[in-house]
Amino acid sequence: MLDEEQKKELISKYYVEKKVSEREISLPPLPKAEKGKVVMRFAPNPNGPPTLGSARGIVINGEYCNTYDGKYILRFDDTDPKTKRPMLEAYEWYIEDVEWLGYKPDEVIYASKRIPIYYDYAKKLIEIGKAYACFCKREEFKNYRDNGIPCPHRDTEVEDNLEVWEKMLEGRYSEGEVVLRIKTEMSHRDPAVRDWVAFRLIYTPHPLVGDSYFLYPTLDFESAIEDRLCKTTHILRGKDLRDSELRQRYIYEYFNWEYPVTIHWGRVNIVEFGKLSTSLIKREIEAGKFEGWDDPRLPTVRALRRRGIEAEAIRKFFIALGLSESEVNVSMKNLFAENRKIVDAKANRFFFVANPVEIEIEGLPEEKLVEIPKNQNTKEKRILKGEKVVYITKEDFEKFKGEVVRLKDFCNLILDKKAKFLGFELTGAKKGKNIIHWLPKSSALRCKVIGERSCEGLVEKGVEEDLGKVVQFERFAFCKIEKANGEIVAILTHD
RNA sequence: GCUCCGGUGGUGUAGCCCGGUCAAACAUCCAGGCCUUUCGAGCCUGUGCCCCGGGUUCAAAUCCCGGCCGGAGCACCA
Repeated sequence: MLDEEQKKELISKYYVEKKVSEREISLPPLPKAEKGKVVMRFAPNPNGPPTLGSARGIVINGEYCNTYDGKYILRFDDTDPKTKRPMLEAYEWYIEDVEWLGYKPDEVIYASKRIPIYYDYAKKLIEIGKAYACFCKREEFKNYRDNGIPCPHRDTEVEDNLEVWEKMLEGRYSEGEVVLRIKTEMSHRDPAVRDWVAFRLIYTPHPLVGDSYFLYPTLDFESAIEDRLCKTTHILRGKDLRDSELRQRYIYEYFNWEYPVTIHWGRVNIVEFGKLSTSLIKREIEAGKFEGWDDPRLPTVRALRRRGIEAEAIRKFFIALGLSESEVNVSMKNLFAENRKIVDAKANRFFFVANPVEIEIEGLPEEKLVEIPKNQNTKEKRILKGEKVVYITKEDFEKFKGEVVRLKDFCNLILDKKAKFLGFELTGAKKGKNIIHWLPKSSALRCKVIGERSCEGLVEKGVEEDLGKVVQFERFAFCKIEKANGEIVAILTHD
């Protein structure tokens, strides 16, 4: 008897604990992480501005750094001036967006400015016989690799390799003629890791360091060395770099270094954008399909900011996604839902009438000033003049023509171009969803909404005071007021 | 083809390591209801899930084997 009761007691206790822990959505503990000793990095190639995809890396690494009082490094892996050419402006954009998202990098590193450091390590590897110069053509090498056969250059003497290396540094070879490879095992079960390329010649000037260098490390090499130099303790990145770890571990083994803890998350596919890569966006901007990198229809961080998405929403969105290794299809609706929670509480309400239709209220006994709630936090009100000639949306006009509708907070009428006034009282008009928004003719500003759902119409006077803020256009959507000199320009944030 | 990873309601996540109050939780979406703080908002209600087949076990979402499906890597890209 007593046992049973004790059991029940324990169970109820257990339940409570479970619910509490589930209520707060947070990241799982980081393996082997010690408070104050964590060093993490976010390492993009700035070949465009940060996108929603980059934001995941920024947020996850940043969040862990915050919880463990860690060091947060922003490192530009910009070692290919040709194929993945960095964009000069994008360096600044990354710093800006990382900060906007709420993280302050403790250090910013530019790989392209530290190339000689990588040369030193390359030389050491050659000296211990773990790297060699390879003159194979790509196809030739691929053939050797796929069949697990060492290429003819693999067993070149150290001295000869060093000599070639010196000549590479002097630029005595042409692009594609020779590369430096890291020795792994030609019989490695995964062909992807077999004797990978660590350095190659690229004579295209670099956007940041010009023609200071022409012998560039590959990402795998640069990143391996940098993570060691920065004392990185945890590497958190996308699954696409999974093999990178396998390759880099060889270097760590040769130098007898300890490899950081790594976690790889799965690919994120935003259903609304599909396969919108940075390079594709670039092409479409050039083709005039988008205005620029901050076009509100784009999934770049700057575009989201411009359209009124808050950093907090982006943070919560990615924290909720977590570290799952499965590839996911998420909708922007999830991000919008987070944003809505934040913005809904503070956004001022206004009437925006899209595609206005002018109607005249026949039999209106008097003009009337009506008070309408403006803000749920401050309990502020706005005042509209209920007058004879008003605007309503074309959509409502067509839907309710001939029927009884109520102009919100104003009056009831039978809707038509010449509408028949019925009364001011709310009662008697409340049949289903026939309460619509409206605007007095005497005080309506022209307003253009741009973004996903662009349209033109009229808006209440008073919105101009909310320049730069997100407001809610009632029965329409949340919008950010971008311009307010003359015609109002609002960007659609989300529903 | 080779290598690796994954598969929990429509979508995403938690649970899986250490089998048992898990006829499975949270969020979003969808449907319906309420509301002149409107709505595509908010509040309330509802539909809906452990990929399949075997095995181990008193007991499997959880462990094992096989299959199926999805993804990533296999670049002198990052």
